[in-house]
Amino acid sequence: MATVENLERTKTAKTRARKPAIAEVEADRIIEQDCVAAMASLPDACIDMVFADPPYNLQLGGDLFRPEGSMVDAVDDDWDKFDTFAIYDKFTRAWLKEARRILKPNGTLWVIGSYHNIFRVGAALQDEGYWILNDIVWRKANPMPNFRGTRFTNAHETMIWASKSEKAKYTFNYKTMKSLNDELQMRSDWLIPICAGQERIKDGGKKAHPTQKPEALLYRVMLASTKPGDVVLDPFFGTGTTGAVARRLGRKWIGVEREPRYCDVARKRIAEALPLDESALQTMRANEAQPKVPFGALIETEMLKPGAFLMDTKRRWKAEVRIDGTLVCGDKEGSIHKLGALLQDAPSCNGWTFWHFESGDGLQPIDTLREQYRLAHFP
Amino acid sequence: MATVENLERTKTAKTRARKPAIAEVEADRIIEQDCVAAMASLPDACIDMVFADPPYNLQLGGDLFRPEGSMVDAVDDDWDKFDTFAIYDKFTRAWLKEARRILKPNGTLWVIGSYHNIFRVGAALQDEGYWILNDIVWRKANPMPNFRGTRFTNAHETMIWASKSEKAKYTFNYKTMKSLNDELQMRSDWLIPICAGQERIKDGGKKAHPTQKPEALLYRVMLASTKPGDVVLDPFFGTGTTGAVARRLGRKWIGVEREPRYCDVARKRIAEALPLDESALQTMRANEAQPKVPFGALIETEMLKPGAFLMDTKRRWKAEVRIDGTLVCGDKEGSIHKLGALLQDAPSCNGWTFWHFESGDGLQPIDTLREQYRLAHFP
DNA sequence: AACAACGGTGAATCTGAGG
DNA sequence: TCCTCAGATTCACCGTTGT
Repeated sequence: MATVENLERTKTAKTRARKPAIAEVEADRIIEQDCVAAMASLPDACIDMVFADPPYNLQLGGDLFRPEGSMVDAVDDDWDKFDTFAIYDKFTRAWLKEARRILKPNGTLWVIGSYHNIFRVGAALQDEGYWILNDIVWRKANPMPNFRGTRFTNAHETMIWASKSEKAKYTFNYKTMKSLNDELQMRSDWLIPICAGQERIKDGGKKAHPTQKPEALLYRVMLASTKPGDVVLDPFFGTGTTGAVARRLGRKWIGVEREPRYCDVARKRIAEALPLDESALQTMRANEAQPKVPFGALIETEMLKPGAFLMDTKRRWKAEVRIDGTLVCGDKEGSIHKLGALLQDAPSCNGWTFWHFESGDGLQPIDTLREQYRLAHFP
Repeated sequence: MATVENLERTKTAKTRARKPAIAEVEADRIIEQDCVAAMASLPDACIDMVFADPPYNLQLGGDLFRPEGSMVDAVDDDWDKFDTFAIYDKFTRAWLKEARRILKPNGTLWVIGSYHNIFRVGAALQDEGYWILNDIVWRKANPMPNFRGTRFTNAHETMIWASKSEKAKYTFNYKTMKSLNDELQMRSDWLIPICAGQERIKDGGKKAHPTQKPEALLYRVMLASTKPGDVVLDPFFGTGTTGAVARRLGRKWIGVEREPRYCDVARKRIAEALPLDESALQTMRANEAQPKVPFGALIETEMLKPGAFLMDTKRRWKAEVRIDGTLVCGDKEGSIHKLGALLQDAPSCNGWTFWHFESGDGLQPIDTLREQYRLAHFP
């Protein structure tokens, strides 16, 4: 079926075969302008990688207070407000289209978002002709809890990594990623702390930008998908995390940012960005701590069945396992640790070694099940 | 006797009588039909939760995506990915629309997918009026490696959890989830092993279904978002994981599946899944609503005497108890909650945990008195 | 100097019953 | 529909202050 799009693609490919339409562009600068207009001012095919952190279109209700009474400092900036999904979609398609035009044929795009916007962005970029390579989950080591106990703690954000088209020969530094991950393939879920402490840029004592991303995240993104000397463009530059990391890693950068006060902060920050030292790279190794196995996981996987009975070594107490991972013994109930402490009238108790299950060889501590779980699932 | 429970039941019944929008439906059965047609045969508002694992492999059988009988030719060279997306979207909107119709007003929907389809599904469900509650990342403990080393190891899938509308009062068993996760809030990233070994259903030595989901995943989904006796519908039933887990957890189920050979496997499997005992199905008492005790009841029963003094933990404030159950501190007065908020200059305050009384063992929160009152009066 | 205790905070679509 | 009020609700990390 020879659609207009097909014809266009064929023609573009042929043109490129004759002369690679890759343009040079002035880099290491901030364009203080609206993101679509700024990208429109750049030539075709001049960018190696785009990293975009667009507005999430959060739709927050009233104020939210923590249990102890303090108020949560929410994102209420005007730049995050859109009246309808249709308007947000239009905005999204506009910047994705421009970004695709200025990307080199083998360039790639990264977008980060939350459930509020990422599905719309993902669908839009597929529609625009991008080819998704991976979706990456940024697991936050220290997310904000859900204070009202109404949902699951929102503990991650999603990034989409896409090439300009299906057949593109994009850059992926496989070995670099593998060595960064203790010689195991880098997975699609990354555990990285949120941006806080010294790294968080302050302006008059308050955070300079409500959604500053951690540099570790950009390090991994750039190390994975660009080469030294590549030009990285960030159409929602904010306080310039992308620029700072690009400079450290020897990549060129272009930032697009509308707000003058963010631009000022970014310029100062990037000027201060020191060349990369090895120790910084070491600390961002992807080594994760020994994975924690909650007692509930043994029940979900049926290593222990709800209704089973657990005992202490001397069979003094006998407790029944319930579906939610709590134990019940007479009129007392609680987690494996809590109930163990309660029954012994002790201040605390390690339930993993206190509770045992009946096996062919007599009583065995449930810790052996945790060990089995780890062996089976974390080779 | 008009207990709190009785009153509650009466009121619910009244509400239902006025708004009879909730229908009964025959459950614990497989409907051997196309998913949209099967759902169309069910009445409005009869389902408490939908779990859907829709197909996304666009290369296998283009005839999978025939929303309303519109014929689609098999995949061939003329196939264009824009057409493919359009057809997939149409299919997605069709089943999402039917699912929303048969969901009860406070029902919820779960969809699982990968980057191939989840963005389209997410955008479509937002467009259909669903309200996203969380996106949940299923982190695979043992994913398949990326053999060619061209991308990140695809180590997760994404689930979207959505209510029927923004204002819906959906079910979320917060305490159960917290228990299951060693007394920490359950996060949006779940580490669960893929379905393998004994659990993986074989048919003639080969796996019976290409995308069989682990029971542990469904276990957590159902435990989090349904109550015992709820009706769960799975429009892409496959080998019936949803049915097996529903039966085990005391939920009713309806499976929709077109392929007779999957239906046979599912029926056999579900028949073998034994329902858990009532005692094992219990969760922590904290999950249940406790009978309300007005502060004045403690004074009436002389558990606290008028004229007694209450303090916060740090003894910063000292308030006197009056006969009507109000407190007074200097020129400020009010209920235990109101005065606590007033003194702290906070928007709200839980007086039961804020105020303490002097006892032999130091300060104790008045909540312990409420606990005693409940034990004495609500056996 | 070392460690404990305490306070602040992060992209959040964050209550429910009753009048 | 809006208002009021009872009362349920938080994890990890960082920096500062106190012992």
